Amino acid sequence: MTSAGPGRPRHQQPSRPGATARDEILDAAAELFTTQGFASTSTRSIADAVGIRQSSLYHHFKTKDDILEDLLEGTVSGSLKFARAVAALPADRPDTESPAGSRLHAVALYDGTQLCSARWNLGVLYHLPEVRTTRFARFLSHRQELRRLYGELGGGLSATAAGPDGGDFTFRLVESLIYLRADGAVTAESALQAADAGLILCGRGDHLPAIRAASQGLINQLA
Amino acid sequence: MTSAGPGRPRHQQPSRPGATARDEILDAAAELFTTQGFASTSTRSIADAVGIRQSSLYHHFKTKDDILEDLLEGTVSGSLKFARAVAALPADRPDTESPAGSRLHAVALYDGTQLCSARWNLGVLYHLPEVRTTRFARFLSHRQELRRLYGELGGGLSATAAGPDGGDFTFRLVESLIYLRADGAVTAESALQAADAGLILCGRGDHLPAIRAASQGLINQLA
DNA sequence: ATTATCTATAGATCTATAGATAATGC
DNA sequence: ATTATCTATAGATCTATAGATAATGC
Repeated sequence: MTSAGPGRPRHQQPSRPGATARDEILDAAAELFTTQGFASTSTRSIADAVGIRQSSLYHHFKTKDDILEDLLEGTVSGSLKFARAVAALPADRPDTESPAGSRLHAVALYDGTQLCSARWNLGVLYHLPEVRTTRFARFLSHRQELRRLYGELGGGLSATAAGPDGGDFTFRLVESLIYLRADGAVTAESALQAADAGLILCGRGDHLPAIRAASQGLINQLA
Repeated sequence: MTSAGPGRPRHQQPSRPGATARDEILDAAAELFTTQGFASTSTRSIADAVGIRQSSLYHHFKTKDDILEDLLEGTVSGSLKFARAVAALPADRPDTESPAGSRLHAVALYDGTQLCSARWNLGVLYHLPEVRTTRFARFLSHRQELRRLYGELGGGLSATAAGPDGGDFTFRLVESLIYLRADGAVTAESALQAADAGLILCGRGDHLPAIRAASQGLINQLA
């Protein structure tokens, strides 16, 4: 699986998925960060898990923070790309039947499914105090943009404008899948249930079947 | 404020709230854990923030983990006590008008208000991988019991039993206040909005004004 | 020449314990 | 005698860098 490449051979053979040594490091770090914590995971333990020497990590990453940044970015980039594509769709043509809320539902379902099914539950690291620093500004701003898109897609859905922000509630419900997963309570329906709940809070509960169908259509078309 | 007690005088004067040195240590640790992270906060920096020597911490706490456990327990004990009291109330007498869902709303509002207004946002530490260990089993089981009580109070509220578990969604929405707060987005209405949203997901949105009133009554009576 | 590994290590921590010291209360 | 602090330190880390070594590709 691993392309050997030049350089001295390793002490041990790789046992990680990933085409490159860099990918193996990311996978090992993801496992350790999510199970032991970021600050509690030493660069030595990452290297041990990969089967290389501790100092060899620094050929692939400048610092330990850089490893975390790569992992965090990977958890948001796919959903952000999808949400941008959905938000950029032209207004529905009159002949297409896309009930209001389908776009928000599609983003929530796509994002939630990714949070539930990614190889490691890296979302548990989102709110680490260490991550809330300028060092991770890029990741934070991408996640912020995703949240803003939820709000935009949920905007003006409910007839009763006085209520809470349905788009943001949907974002929060989808994010809570991270912690459902950490508790081992995610099922095959969890992401769909979170997306549905978000739409109910947007006042669109009466149209859920049609919204679900259109949402799945958007995912099939754009993902 | 601080009772001096016996022992050699401190190098510096205390500047922390708290009647005892132990309380000052807890307050300083809470600030540092929530702003720098648990593993990233050294016992030395806690001691510095209190104005004592690093080793003096160990007179009050056996280990650094013990400090965290005390703090975590403090974030859940109040809400758990309130939820137990609400759940233990006798069934409504016929002459009292307590709309279904009022008890769940009261627990959500009480718990959410505490999460939003506690001096430090310690909830961000709930899902640390380090906390998900037997070392913190006591805290985890208390939080689990609180979650179970949400589920119990939300049970059978919705007429359409096929939907998702409204009680657990309410728990998740209230928990999401932690992250709203971490993003600096909590307002005076946030906790009430989360409780309301939970009740909407329980299918009780049509009765919110009456539920809100009864919920506040329960809080006034039991808190 | 470039790439990827290695050995070795600098320099800075970190947690927790041992035992001295000073103040109070009995 | 008890309590709360202190000084000093053991012993175990930890991150990152310097520079050697081996393999490949030009």
